Amino acid sequence: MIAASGFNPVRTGRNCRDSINMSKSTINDVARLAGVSIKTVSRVVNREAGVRDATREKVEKAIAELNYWPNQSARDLAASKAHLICLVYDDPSAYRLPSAGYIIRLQEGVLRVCRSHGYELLIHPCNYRDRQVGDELKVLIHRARPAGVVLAAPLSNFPKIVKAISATGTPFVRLSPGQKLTGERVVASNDRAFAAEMTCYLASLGHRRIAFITGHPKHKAVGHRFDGYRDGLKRSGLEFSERLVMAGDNSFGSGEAAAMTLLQRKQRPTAVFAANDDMAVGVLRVASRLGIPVPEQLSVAGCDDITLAEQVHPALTTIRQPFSTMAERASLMLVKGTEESEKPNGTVVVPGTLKIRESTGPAP
Amino acid sequence: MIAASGFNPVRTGRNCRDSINMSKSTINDVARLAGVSIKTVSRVVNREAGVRDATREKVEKAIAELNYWPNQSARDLAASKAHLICLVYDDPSAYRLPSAGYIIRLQEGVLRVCRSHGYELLIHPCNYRDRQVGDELKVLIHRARPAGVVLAAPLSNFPKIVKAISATGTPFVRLSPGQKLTGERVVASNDRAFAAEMTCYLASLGHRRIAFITGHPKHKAVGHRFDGYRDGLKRSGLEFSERLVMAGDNSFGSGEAAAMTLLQRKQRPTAVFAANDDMAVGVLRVASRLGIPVPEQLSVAGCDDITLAEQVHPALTTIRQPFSTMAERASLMLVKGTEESEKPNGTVVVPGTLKIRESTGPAP
DNA sequence: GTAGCGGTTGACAACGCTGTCAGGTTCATT
DNA sequence: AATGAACCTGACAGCGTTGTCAACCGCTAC
Repeated sequence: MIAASGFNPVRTGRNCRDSINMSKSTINDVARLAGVSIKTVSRVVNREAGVRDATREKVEKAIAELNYWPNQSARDLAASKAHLICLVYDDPSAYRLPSAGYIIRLQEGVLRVCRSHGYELLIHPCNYRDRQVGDELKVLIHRARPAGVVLAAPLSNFPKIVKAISATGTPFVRLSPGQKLTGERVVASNDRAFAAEMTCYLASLGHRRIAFITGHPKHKAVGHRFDGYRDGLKRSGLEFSERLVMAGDNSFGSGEAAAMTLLQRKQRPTAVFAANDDMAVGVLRVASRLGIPVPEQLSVAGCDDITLAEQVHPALTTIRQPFSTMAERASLMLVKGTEESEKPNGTVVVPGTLKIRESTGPAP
Repeated sequence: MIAASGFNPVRTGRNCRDSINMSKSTINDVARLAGVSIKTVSRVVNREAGVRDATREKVEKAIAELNYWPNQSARDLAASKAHLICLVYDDPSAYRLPSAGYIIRLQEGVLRVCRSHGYELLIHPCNYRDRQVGDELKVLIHRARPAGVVLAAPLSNFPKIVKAISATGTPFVRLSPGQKLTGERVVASNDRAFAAEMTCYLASLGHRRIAFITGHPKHKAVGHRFDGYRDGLKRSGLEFSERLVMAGDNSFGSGEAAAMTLLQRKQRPTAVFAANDDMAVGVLRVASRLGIPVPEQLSVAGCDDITLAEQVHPALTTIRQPFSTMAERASLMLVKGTEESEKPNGTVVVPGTLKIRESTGPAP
């Protein structure tokens, strides 16, 4: 298939005509009206090269006149692959976590690519704690035959899930996986680097006792942030101390719990950096409850820039994760990978950006 | 098509066997292995009646052995309709509104139906301010040929959008439309009723000056809540006063603005009921800034039960909108409508439920 | 013994498109 | 004027299902 990077079936420039004419005309009708063969219409529709301008115009006119749109099922059948990208992520309704924003951003990213390349997006939330999840994904892929699969974190870290998808032979890209495998496509953000950056930022404000709340142990990418925290400490000439590290599990509640412990010490930290925003907001909540003014007496920073981060008071300093861009890049690899020559493996890193808001300030 | 209400292609009870065997076997292979005709395999796969048990078992065994899954494109082509439900909603990235939770819930609802009926979900956020949106939807429908379209609010209120979908002839269901048209399918929640209920609840706490912040004028369903507010006032024997009504636009910011005005009056209201949660949270924020304790000096209530409602401090009293259930019911109408005899129009009402949390209390 | 009738099965033609390949045109080159 | 080469175009065979319809089987009813 030649398929120029263009995508959508050609339509003459003018807007869709009144399509009261919903007569689902076929390529045959167009061919007849234009006085050419089916194949030629197909060529025009797919923007294949090698059609004389005059012919193309005739065909385009006929297409517009009949309000023709190719039948996707037939196309996919003939080309033996569906114009579909499948986005697989952790089911938000399984937890009660506010991961909605994360998912929406992922979807946005994939959708951008879909729109520009004539693909459709199939979404598939699933629950990794479900025993059957591997089979479920295989079935999905067998049924839908998508051009590729984008596997979002934290699912991208579960071997059984990766294996299941891999077994189908369908191209896939992992997002923010904890560890990389060889010969595999990955899009990640630089968690370690930006966590270090945040730590340095806090240190530069004069903080000396910077606590860290770790993420869910299964979520590897979040784990890298801990490494980044240590990097940042070292780079700022600060001592690492176990006492300043609390274990969290990415949830709001675990952030609260950690803060309860940290903030009630006689010598409490002057800054708390949480591995994600949910926990950071938990810290904020506890601080408010304990009457500790933020940022005057305590600086709080998170990671991810969830919607809530902006709405909470004081607005949370955090790191904006480029989720949507990551998903976009991943989808692009998939789309290109099938249209052009199969690309080899590759890792794309999309950088996150510091969002400094109100919850951080000079050390007291 | 006979198609029992069952859906997924039959698989023998046991789990998928090791499917290293990803050989994309076709119905032909199965037929050969089982020693029957293609058509018989098709019957078994589709759970059609009239296959002898012994034959069915032979076929199921062959299916399991070859790890066969029907090709969706081929199916859709032959049956001339795709097993797809299309969910169309307002693009959250177009605004900067935190509508992610809303969308995720809608998706959840549709997905439940998809899963149980062998459909897939196609999502299509779009921007109603875009001139081309009608054509865009027509193209989508022409291309994907979904079994039906679920049109979410606030999009369900725009005539040009409804018309465009209607013109394609594809069955569709509107969610929470502002006004109903005849001969049309609708799923709505009882906005007016529950807004009245909330108002009565506040009145029952002793509040006499209950303010209301209206929603975006274009969002009709939210408009009904204003009517409900007046109903509630009347039912509680309270006088309606223009002075207690502020115009909002569904955004956090507009909630803040309204609160700034309301709460700085010498005789401020003792309760504020906002037409949605975003605005209610805005009120909470302003109250905190002005040092007005909630709920001791001021009760605040919202509508929708967005994720944030639970996380904010104090947790927001609100009304849980049954978005996910609404989407589910809508999808069900679509799926049934195409599988069974075309159902006539109908309106389904799914009730919302009061969620009383910390932000409301007895009048001071 | 035979017509008739459910119950069961298979042959075959779509479904609407793409890929392959051969055939036809056009045009510059010898 | 003949020879290619480059360019266009169309015939045709799938792609893997489902729908239609005819055929067959075994049995009951006459």
